Amino acid sequence: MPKQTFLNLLEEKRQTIVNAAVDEFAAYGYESASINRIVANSGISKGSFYQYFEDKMDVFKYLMDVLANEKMEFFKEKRPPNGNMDTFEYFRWLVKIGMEFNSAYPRMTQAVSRVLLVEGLYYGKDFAKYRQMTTDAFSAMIKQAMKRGEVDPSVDVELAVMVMDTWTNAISAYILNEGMKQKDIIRWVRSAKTQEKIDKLLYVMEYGLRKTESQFVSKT
Amino acid sequence: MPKQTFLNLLEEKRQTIVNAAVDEFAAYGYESASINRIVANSGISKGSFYQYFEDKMDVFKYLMDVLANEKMEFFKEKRPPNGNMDTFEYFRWLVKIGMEFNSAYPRMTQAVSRVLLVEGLYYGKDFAKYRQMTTDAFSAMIKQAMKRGEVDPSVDVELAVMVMDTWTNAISAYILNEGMKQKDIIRWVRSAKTQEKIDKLLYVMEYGLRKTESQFVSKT
DNA sequence: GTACAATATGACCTGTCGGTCACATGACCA
DNA sequence: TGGTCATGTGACCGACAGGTCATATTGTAC
Repeated sequence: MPKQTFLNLLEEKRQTIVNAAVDEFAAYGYESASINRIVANSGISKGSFYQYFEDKMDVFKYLMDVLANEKMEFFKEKRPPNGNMDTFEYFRWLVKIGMEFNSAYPRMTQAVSRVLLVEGLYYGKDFAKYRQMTTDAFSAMIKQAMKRGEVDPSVDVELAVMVMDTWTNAISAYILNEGMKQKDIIRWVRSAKTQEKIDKLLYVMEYGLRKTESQFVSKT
Repeated sequence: MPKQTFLNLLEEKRQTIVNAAVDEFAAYGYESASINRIVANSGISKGSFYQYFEDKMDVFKYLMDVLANEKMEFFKEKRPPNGNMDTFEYFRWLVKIGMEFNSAYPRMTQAVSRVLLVEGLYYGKDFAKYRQMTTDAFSAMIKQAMKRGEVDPSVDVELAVMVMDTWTNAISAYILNEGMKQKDIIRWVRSAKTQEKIDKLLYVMEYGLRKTESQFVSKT
């Protein structure tokens, strides 16, 4: 948690610092991110930085919290079109709104996801909490889909969660990488072409998940 | 390329150095790997290290080349069971042999794949050549599968390659992470349970890829 | 033996890191 | 005005990085 001193700061100054930190982590990842550069780019002294944050991990966790909050707000605003969706339909909706979010906050998404997906594997304990949130949600979704008869009940839940997790991360990384090359990333994400690409990727997963085990297990 | 001095070394000494380097990159990734630790763990002086290699990147590229060669040898030895396989059957065979290889050389695989998949995204140009080899192979496979009528010809090749790439990397990471926890990794990989898990993961992809577009595109 | 080249060594270079601390500045209150 | 307390500062700390280089050791040929 940042110290009180940081929270007392004027909104504008806080934003400047957060922006500099986001840029730094997005560009260098956690290990190689430099506090010297962050303070230089945000125009504060190093002493001040350590009056605001405990240490490097403290800033980074703060960024993760900011991102998590903004993301939740974002999803709250965009309620799903209707309440009685197929689980996979709901999943597709989730992913697409997620991509909208990513393109609205591309650098922040990049900063956090880079560290979480990549270095996160090796900083396990520090980030486990954040990754757990996602996998829990996926696990609940798969179980619900089974109850509804949309997925074969013999499906290995842990495995399905891994598939969903891998898939969303891959799509997210793809959209972010390609999107960063575009002039107007939001426009690009919303374009029919990009949406179709996302759909196709999701259908590969969906079609594979819906029937896989019951169809193929016997073949082995 | 390592310098001649390194190649003149006794096999045993060379191995000691390579092992220390592999352990270092596997444990810390490229950026954070320390040459000081490598020389300490291999019992040579720092001066010697720089008589053997140009710089840090030089050792790492050497490791990648060693791995690539060993992998090719490994695949050559294990020719596929019969010549007239379905493309997906062949793909499954490839992946399984790949997992055998990974479990035979776990630390080296970990060292290289960690850097290639993770930091590789940000060191683009340095590693592009190694990643390209894989994507080219996948691209050829998909095109062949189309010719044979195993995949709908309307499938987006680039997208299918991305799917195959993501999938093999995800499976590989999963197997390696889980496998490292086992006492006997080779035995664990060969066990029926693990093989079944690999099969299921591959079937998700295969089933999704075989029919996806023709089935779903119209729905959009 | 001696001469000469190949190899080995570790102290040392410059640079950067995350983090600390004695001190300066400024705001508010008596 | 002087006192006090929150905020701001940057020189400085020890650790470690990748890389260099003068010197010492070793191997070989005569």
